[in-house]
Amino acid sequence: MLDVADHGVQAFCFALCTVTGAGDLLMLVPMKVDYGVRTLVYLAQQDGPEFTSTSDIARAQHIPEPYLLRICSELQKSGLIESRRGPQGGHKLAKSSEDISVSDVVNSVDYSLAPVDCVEEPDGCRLSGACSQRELWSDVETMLLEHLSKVRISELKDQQMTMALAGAPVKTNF
Amino acid sequence: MLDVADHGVQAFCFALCTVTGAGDLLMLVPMKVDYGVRTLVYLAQQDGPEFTSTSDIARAQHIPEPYLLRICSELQKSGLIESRRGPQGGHKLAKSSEDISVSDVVNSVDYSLAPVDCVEEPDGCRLSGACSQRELWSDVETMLLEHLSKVRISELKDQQMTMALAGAPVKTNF
DNA sequence: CCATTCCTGACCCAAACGGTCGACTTTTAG
DNA sequence: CTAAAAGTCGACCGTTTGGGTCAGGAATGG
Repeated sequence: MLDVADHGVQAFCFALCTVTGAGDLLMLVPMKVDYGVRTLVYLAQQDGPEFTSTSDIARAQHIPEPYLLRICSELQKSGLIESRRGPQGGHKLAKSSEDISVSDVVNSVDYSLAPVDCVEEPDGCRLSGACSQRELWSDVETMLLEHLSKVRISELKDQQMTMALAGAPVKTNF
Repeated sequence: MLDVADHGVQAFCFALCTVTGAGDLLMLVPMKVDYGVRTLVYLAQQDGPEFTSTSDIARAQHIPEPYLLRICSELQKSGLIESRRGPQGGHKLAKSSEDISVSDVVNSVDYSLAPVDCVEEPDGCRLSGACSQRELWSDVETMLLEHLSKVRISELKDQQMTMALAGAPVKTNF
């Protein structure tokens, strides 16, 4: 009952961090980050020195392949994975899964978007005294980054493997 | 030099939490939240029992008035402010500024958006084993909410007033 | 030289956010 | 009682952008 038919559904499944009963949205994690992390975790599970093709990853993780292609490209550009073209080509981790944190993925995949930012550019928000908030939000953000930089891909991998053992069997036949 | 001419510029001034040099976006605070917080802080500064009109707030905080109108409505519905119509009408805090936290504003103003959420609805993301991330993100979120619920409007008010004293004088003439 | 597989840039679409408008109610001053 | 001030509410609009696609190009292995 866990097999996926269409990818359309997936599009609705943002890794949306909602909580507090009422269903209030607080922070949403872009799909890119979600896909990126999943890709890395999957690669971490493939322990051999072989390359894993995009289509392989896409199939296993139910990520739209052309999209994954581009994400992999970004992961590679920031040195998280290593890629090779041609037959038997694909991707593999560029370093140990213990040396990759979730914040690395965020930084790699969710690249700059803000031409204007009130945090770094104080003149950006030219409000009389509303700057007390700038400190607030910048605090929040550092806290977040700090936390994410402590979560390693290897951790997620381990967690996932134990979950896979205990939880819903996926395509095991024994 | 701190006076504002057009509100158009304001639209670009998301309270965008960017950091880490490279300018990576991690979490963006919607304008609504920003406006909401600023409104409450402003109301907190008006200590009298009088009501403050929307146009007053809008002018002081450089918030587009019709938009503020709607935000105030939301703040009122969630019991953060009290509103009265008619001449001499307006808004005022419904409770002490010490009893209002930033997370209250987030909850009030940034209302439900997610018909589907991977955090509460485990079946939402029907991936084989990717659920290890659900825990990660849900952790992050609780941490965030916890932090925000500790920041009180009164705090921001105090901070802002001291900033106003020390920093750029706004329309003081002495 | 050919098949495979990644890379890259251009492109598309729907949703959501920021913002606006106008009709309607309530309230209070006079 | 009446008019004006002010909030309420629903519908609407335009731009941005995030998720996703496509096609052509460049490596690489056989």
